[in-house]
Amino acid sequence: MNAIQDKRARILASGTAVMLRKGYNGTGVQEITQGAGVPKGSFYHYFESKEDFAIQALHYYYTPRIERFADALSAPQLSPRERILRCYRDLVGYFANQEQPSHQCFIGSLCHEMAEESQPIGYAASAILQRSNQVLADCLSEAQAAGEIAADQDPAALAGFVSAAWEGALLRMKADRQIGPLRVFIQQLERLLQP
Amino acid sequence: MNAIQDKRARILASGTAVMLRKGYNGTGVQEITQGAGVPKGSFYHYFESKEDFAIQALHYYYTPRIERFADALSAPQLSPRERILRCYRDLVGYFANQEQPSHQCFIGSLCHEMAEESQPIGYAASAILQRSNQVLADCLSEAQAAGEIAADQDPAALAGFVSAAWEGALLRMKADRQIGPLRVFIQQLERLLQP
DNA sequence: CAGTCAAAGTTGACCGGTCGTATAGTGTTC
DNA sequence: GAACACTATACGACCGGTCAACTTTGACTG
Repeated sequence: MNAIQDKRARILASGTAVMLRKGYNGTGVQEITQGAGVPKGSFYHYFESKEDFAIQALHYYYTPRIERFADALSAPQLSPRERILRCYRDLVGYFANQEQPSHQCFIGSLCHEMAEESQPIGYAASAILQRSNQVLADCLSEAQAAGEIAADQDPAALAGFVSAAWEGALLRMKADRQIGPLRVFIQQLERLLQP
Repeated sequence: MNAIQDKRARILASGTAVMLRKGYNGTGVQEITQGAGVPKGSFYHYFESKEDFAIQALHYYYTPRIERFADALSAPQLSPRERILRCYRDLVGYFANQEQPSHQCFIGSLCHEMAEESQPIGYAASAILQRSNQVLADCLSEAQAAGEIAADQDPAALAGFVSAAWEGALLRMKADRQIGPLRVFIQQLERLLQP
């Protein structure tokens, strides 16, 4: 049916939004279902537990994002290097247009809070990060083949470093409440992606 | 008196340790005082609230660490570049010696969870990050004067980028439960700190 | 078809526990 | 006996999770 998918999706959407702001432990099941406009009992019909919900939410949130990321990194009009830079510049632009720089990294906050306490959540997060990493690494590999970045760089390692630096920049933005750290990231990324 | 400082410190030590593992919202006041071996009622004698405690804990945890960081970065035997690299290599070594790579970044998890919800905590975290950044920036400045890194780099920006990348690497280590990301960080740091 | 009814889906009242916090009281010191 | 540092106890709110009872469904029946 459509209805059951709809309710499930509503719970996922509402819950993801709240957890994004308040973290895992700061978010109650009641608050999630209230925001979704469904009875509390339904939550445990669609999800085994709050932990299970978090894992589903991770996939719900990141699957389309990684897809878009992969698309943007395979656009053929630009060189691989330019595609990567444009991706991150667009992201920075998105945050720059918010009056209050917020709405930070879902996976980052979930990892910090739960990766240690809950192995299943840690696994799920790790898998998503790895997928995202792979997408970036592929593009870096292409850039390398095109002679746009140093030949002695390991694309996978470089991808991991760039992702980590981006995560860190987002965190810093959240603390400082300004996008300065993101601009610094772009500036250093341009430098990093050079022959 | 010594006793009051002692109890306060015990609460800070216990609470910091627990919050490091379980996050802010995942840690109860009861658990903190229990771990410190003091009655629960005492907590609110020494701290205004849980939020206030978190801010004090931030200072308690990072003041000595930043001091040690600054010391290590001003050791005169090594060149500035080598001092920075040694610092991070030592940190990686510390994590490598743990059987279970954990015990991650206190400020990182606190920021992710609370910087948005609680402005006071966000301010405190931001201030500490800035202090730590300044220490690194000073050393980078010195390295630049010695011709060890590119002359057109802005030391403060580079310091911010390096710290952010380190934060991100720690997060990634937590998710993956292995120190690979830290090794990648070192490798890229060596590359970054070049003329 | 209309009627039936067991299975499947859905839900709100409720559980034991823990949360952060307030405060009345204890014991101590001058 | 006033002023103080300290703490036992209690509070209402909310937590994640359970479950008996309700509603809906659809295959089967006569």
